[in-house]
Amino acid sequence: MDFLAGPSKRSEGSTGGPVTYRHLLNHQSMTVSNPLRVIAHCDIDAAYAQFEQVRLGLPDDIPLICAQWQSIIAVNYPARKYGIKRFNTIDEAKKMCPHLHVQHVATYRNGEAEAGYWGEADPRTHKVSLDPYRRESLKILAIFKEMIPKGEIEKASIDEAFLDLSLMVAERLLDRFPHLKNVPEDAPSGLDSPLPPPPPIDWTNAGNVFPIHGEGEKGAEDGALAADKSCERPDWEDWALCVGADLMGELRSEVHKRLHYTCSAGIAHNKAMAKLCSAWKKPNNQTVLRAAATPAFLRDMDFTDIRFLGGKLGSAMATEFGAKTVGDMLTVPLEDMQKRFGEESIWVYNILRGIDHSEVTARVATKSMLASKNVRPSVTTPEQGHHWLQVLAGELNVRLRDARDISPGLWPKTLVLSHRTGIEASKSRQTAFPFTRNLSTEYILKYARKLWDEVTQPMNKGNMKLNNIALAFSGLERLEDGQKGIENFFNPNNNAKAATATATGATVKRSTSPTSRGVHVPTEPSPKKPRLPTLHTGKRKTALDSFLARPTDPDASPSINSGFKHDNARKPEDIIEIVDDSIDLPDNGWKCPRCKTVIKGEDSGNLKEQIQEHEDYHFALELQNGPSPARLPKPSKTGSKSRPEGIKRFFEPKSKS
DNA sequence: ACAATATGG
DNA sequence: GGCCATATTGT
Repeated sequence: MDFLAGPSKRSEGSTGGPVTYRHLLNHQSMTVSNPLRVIAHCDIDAAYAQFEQVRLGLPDDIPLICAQWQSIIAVNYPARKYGIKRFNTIDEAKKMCPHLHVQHVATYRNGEAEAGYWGEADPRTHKVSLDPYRRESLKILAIFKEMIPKGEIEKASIDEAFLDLSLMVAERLLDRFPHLKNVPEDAPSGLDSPLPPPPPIDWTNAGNVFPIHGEGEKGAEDGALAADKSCERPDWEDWALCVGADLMGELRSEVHKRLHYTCSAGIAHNKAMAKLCSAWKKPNNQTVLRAAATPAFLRDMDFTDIRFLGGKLGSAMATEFGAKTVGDMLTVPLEDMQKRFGEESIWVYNILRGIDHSEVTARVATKSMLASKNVRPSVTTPEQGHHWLQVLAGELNVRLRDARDISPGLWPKTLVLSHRTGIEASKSRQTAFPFTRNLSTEYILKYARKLWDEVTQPMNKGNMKLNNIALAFSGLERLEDGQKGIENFFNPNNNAKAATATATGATVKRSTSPTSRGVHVPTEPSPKKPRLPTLHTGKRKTALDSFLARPTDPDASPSINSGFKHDNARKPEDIIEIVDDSIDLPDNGWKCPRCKTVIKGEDSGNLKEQIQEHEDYHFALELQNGPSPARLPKPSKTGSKSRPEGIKRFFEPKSKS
C-alpha cells in the first residue's frame, strides 16, 4: 500500500527518469509512454436531451427529458434537480416536475421515407430513429477535428470521444518556451538530457485540478490547490496537462459557441484516467488529473467504474479478491491476479495504478448499420412482417444513401435479417447484397423479403410470435470499380438472380445459461489463429483478452510512427484547404464544391456559420467513412425528387410535424 | 461465408 | 429496456 504514500511516486511516465528534450522534440517519441502524453476524454452532457433542447430552441435552464415510447432515455441537468432518473416512467417524471418538457425521439412513421418528429409516437406503427443524433454527433466530431488538427480522435460512442493532444501540446509548449527547441551545447547527453526546471504553472484556465491529497482534505477548493503548489515543484508533465486543459477549454467553448452544446472533459496522461475524470464534475466542466494526484483520485473509487471493468470481469475480480475500491485491489499481488485471470491481467494491475498504454485510434469507417424494431404486438403472420421490413429497409436506404453521398462507393457486403421471439436468443440470416447503381428501399426489400421467407417458412404453423425484427448492413466497405458486380454495373435493373441460394438449415438452439460463455478464465493467452488482421493493427483478440491486452512496448520500437498512423487520416493541410474554400463565396449564397449543395444565406450574418457547419459535416463524415477518393461531381439530382435527399436533408428545417 | 454471442454506450 | 455498433468464436 505504499503506492499510496505520496506524490513522489509517479503513476505513469517518469519511471524512466526526467523529461528530456527527446520527449518534447522528437515526434517519434510521442508514444504511449511519453511522459508528456496528454489524452482527453470528452462527453456531451445528457446528449440526447441537449440535442433536443437545442433543436427546439429552448433555453438551457428548462427541465427536459428525451423519451422513447414510455421510457426516458436522457434527462438534462435542470431536470435532474427534480430527482428524475432514467429508470423513472414519464408519468413519474411529470409528477416530480410538472412543467417538465418531454420530447420524444424522431420516428419513422408507417410508409414514410423520412424520420421526423410527429405529434404522437406509437410503437405499434412507428420506429425510432437515432439519425438526428448521429448527425449532431458528426458535427461535434468535426469541430474536434478542426480544433485538434494534429491529434488522433477516437469516437467512442455517439456522445463520447478520446483525443490525443500530445502533439498539439508539444507545439504549444515550444511556442511558449522557444528556448526548449534547441538542445544546449553543453547538455550532457544531447537529446536525452533533462529539460531545465519549468516555471510555476498557472492553472487558472484549466478547470478542476484534482488535489494531490484528495477532495475532502483540509483546504477546500482553492486551498487544496494552493497547498499543492506550495509543497510540490512544478514539472513538465503537469505543464503538458495544463496546456492540454487550456486546449480542451477552448475546444469546449467552441463547441458551445457553434452548436450550443455543453460537454464535460477529463484531461490526463492516458485514456482510462481521462475517461474517469471527465465524469468527475458534470455538467459543463472539466477535470485535470495530474500523475501526483492519481493515487488519491483512485483510492476510494469503486474499481468497477473503470472502463472495461464494469462487466463480468470486474465482478469476477471483486468476488475473487473481496475488493470493492481501487485501494482494496492494490493489495492484490500481480502474481495472484495472473494466476487467476491470466498473464494478461497485468493490464488490470497497471490500470489500478493509473497506468494505461492503450492508444487513441481513429475509427476510419463505419462497418455496419442496423435498423432494429421491437414489435408490439408481436408479429404472428408473415404479412405483418412485411410492414416492418418495409420500414426497416426504408431506414437503411436513407442511411446508406447519406453515407454514400459523402463516401462514394461505400457498399455493404451482406444484408442480415435478425429476429427474436420472447426472450430467446436472436437468430439471424444473411445474404450477399449485390451492388446496384439504383439503390432503393425496394431493392433492399427484395433481399430482405427473401430472407424473411426463408425464416418464416419453417415456422408457419401458427406458432410464430416474433418480438424483434432487425435488418442490418454489414461488411460496409468502399468498393473498387472492379469489385462491383459486373452484371449490376452495366445493367442496374438486373436482378442478379443467383446472388444467394443459401439454404443451410438448422441453427443451433441455445436459450439457456446466458453465462455459459461468461467469465471464462483465460489461463493462457491462447495462441491465436492467424485470422485476418484488421485495419487497426490487429490489436484485438478475444473479448476478454482485448480488455487485458498488454500493449506492445513502444520504447522497443521507436521507428513506429506517432500521431499519423493511418494513411487515410486527414492531414492538417487539408483542413486549411477546406477552411479556405469557405472563404470564397458569391454574394448571397454558396455552392459546396464537394457535393454541390447550395446554401443560401437568409440573413447574411449566418451564411458563414452555415458554410462552416456544412464543411464540418464533410469533415466528420470523412472521419467516419474514410476520405473520398477524389472529387466527383455528382449528377445533379435537382428536379428529380421533390423531397431533398442525402446531404441536403441536413439543411432542412429540423422540425417538421 | 454464415450464425451466434459478448460487451458497452 | 430499446436501439444501436463492434468484435470474436465456431462452423
